[in-house]
Amino acid sequence: MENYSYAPGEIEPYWQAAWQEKEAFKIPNDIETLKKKPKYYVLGMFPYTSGAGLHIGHAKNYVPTDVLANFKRMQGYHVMHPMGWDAFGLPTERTAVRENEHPAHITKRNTETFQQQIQRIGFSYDWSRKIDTSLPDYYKWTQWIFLRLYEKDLAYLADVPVNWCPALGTVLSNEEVKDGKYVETGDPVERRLMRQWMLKITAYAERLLEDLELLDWPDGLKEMQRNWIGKSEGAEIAFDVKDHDATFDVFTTRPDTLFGATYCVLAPEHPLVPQITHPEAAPAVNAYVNETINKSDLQRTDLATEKTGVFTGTYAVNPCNNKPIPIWVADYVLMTYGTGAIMAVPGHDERDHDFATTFGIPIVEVISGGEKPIDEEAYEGDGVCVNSDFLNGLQVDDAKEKMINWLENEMKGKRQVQYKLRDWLFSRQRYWGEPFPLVHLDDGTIIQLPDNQLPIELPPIDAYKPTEDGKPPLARADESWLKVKLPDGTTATRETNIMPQWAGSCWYYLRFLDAQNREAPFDTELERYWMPVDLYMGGTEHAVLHLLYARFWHKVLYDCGLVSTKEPFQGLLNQGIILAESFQDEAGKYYYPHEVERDQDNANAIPTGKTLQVQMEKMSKSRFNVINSNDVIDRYGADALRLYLLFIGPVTKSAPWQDSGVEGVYRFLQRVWWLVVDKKNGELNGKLTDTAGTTESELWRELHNTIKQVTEDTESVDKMNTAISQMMIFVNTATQSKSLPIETVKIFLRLLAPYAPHLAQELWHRLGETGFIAHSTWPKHDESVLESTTITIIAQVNGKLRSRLQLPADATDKEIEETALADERVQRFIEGKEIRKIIVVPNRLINIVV
RNA sequence: GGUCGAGUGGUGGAAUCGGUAGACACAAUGGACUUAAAAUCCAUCGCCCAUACAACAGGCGUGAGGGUUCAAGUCCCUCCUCGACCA
Repeated sequence: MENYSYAPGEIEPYWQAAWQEKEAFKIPNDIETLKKKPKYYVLGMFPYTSGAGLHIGHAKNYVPTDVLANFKRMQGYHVMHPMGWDAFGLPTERTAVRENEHPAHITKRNTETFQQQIQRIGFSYDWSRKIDTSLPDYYKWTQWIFLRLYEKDLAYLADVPVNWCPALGTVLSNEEVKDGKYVETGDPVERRLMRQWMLKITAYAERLLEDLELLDWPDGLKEMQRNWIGKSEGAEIAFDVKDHDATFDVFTTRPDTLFGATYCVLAPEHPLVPQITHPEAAPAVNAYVNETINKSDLQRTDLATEKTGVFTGTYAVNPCNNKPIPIWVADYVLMTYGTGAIMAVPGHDERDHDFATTFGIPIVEVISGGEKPIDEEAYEGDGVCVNSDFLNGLQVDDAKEKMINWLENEMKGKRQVQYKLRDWLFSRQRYWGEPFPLVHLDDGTIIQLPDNQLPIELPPIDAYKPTEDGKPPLARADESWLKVKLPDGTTATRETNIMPQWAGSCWYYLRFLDAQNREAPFDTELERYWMPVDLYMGGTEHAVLHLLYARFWHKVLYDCGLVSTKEPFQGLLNQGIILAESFQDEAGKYYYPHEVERDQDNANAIPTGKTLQVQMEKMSKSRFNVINSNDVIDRYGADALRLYLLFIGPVTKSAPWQDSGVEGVYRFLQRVWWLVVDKKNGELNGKLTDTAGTTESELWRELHNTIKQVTEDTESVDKMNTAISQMMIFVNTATQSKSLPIETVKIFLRLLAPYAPHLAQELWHRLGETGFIAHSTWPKHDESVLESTTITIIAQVNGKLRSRLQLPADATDKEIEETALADERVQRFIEGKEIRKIIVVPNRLINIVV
């Protein structure tokens, strides 16, 4: 017997080919055409195209954005919904070294795999806008934008302590280093002073902070950005050094505690240290400085570690009372934060208290209110000033103001705002990234190359590692690349650092708007039409850095008059991550599921019988628990994969992958199929009728209820899981219905189309429609259909549910009351008792208090 | 250590302007269909009462304890656990 079941393996490739052939999702680039409709820009963070290919976690990001894109398109918007590849980066370079191939080949192979996998999921991307950040067509404009930053003095060279990884021969950013090791390979990392390109993101700190107000982002995420920027307000205070002609500034958020400052600390790198150290203390100080220089900031400032330091033998003068206080050198003060020097108030700062206790420095209470004696514990809270001369009796906030005013009058200090945000270390000693469009003259002058010489393409080199004398890989390039003849005849040498991986992703959302433009990074009119991005979706791992860097570049472009919005991403959501079971033995080694034997309570490794720990963890290649999207599609089809990734829970929540859950949505799709297709002959289901949808009034009402809920839930993005629940309820009702008006089914298919585009399209076609369902309009519900003539009122006695009452919808409070009191079940509980109060909630319930 | 978020059946999760807790699924169990299996369909599915069975009625129940309220998963306080970020 023929089998006419739902066969995603046949219909999905068919319609994907049809969409591609007819360019169903091509977005017009003509501004006049665009202006006829409103716009919606929905963007999923583009993937870094590693060799591992696409896994379910990526899909969890891209499915909701695609559903939203389909939904908005049906609602009559021009929808910008593009995809591309973040293709420069170290992992590709390492693969290239390992396989002895050019990184461009590895990149091409990886991006082709990604595209093939993504296309199988049936997303409605406009592929003509595809971006690859490692192609000269694209990075030409990354270089071009860098020159705009350079022209605005936002790029500069500096000798900075960097994380140098000897094994990789490169500098790493702070976030790539944890516990002195490179997070991806575990290679040790050391501190080293190097000449590096920096971007002056600190110049934008205040705007990056303030403009968060303009954004519809989750509060938690805004808070993370605020913390990262780390604004603090206080004072900069000048301390004279006793018996030296020297002064140093400290930054403090607590000028109110100046009278309690009993010592000062200079960071080991502070330039004043060698100058002011007393000759007798010099050997100890030198030894200490040399010892701390290799520690990371985290090691130095960790509260848990014991404080270390040495006395310089020299004193500073406390400006408010002219008392001499000792100057120490200690590594818990960082040169990179504030001025590299602090005034220490052990009475009211925990770290200073630890330090003072360790070294026997006096502790003075200047704010009262602490629970324990000041010798035992620092008091950092609010209170009243004591032992503080002209501040005595003032509250902390008033005392701060008064002290700052006093310092300013006495010319001993000033009001100051400080940010934790550091300038952005913007160069890497690698190969696979954007070359800088800059050249160096022999005398050290740096010259920017003119725009018309862009792109500066990557030269071929013999090995992707630094030169023997420690120069970046690009220094291996041939003289013909390395040396540049300037118009005036002089020869210059190219910059051999490259830009970090973040660079390309700082502006890709703009290139999508006009990806083929050869004259400019993008057309300004198109930019004005499309920007800002209405919804940007990606993982929390990018909550701080990528978003901060991209916002920074965007603001620079705004200042250059190149973009029209202050902020790039108006709306933003972080999708939850997909978890999966992973198996680990005591040594920490991971096992693939097929290497594991399981019963209810235990898991054992098949070859050795070792007991394994079973845990739910983020899906990742290194944990051996990745599920490949292609495998799921082979078994259940793309529509089931899409639906399951949404049905698993709210979009923003993390959830564990369960194969059986996919079966559930697959069964649902099968039931949808049987609504239209006859099981016996594959023709149209005999229950389908040409009658008006209203003939099946119960079904018609459920349909309108479904339209309403699916519309609301889809709009919210986060609640797409309950949109699917409601569609399941509708299909259950429709399956049981004796007849099925075609009108009703078609309306339902339009609701389903953004979620399961292939199935919806196939059934749409079978019902005689010739166009794409993706191009049809989104249904609207009729509120009057939902209005019911009877309602169910809950009857409670003392807040406990006792009965359900069927009443006309227009029943008055009095009628409800009478019905409830007459109800047999209610009576059982009020019999013989005094009724003290009756509460009626319209359309919902009645509560009788006895 | 700090800040923020979250704890609901065997599982994923529904329900928060305070008003029917457990929608929709998964798993499980029983049944129908089948030579058999798969698929499909039907039924049951928080705990107690309930160790003859079933139904009805009833009691309890949203991490723990307390509070506000006619009414608390939802609001307030204390605590516990987990997660994210920061240090």
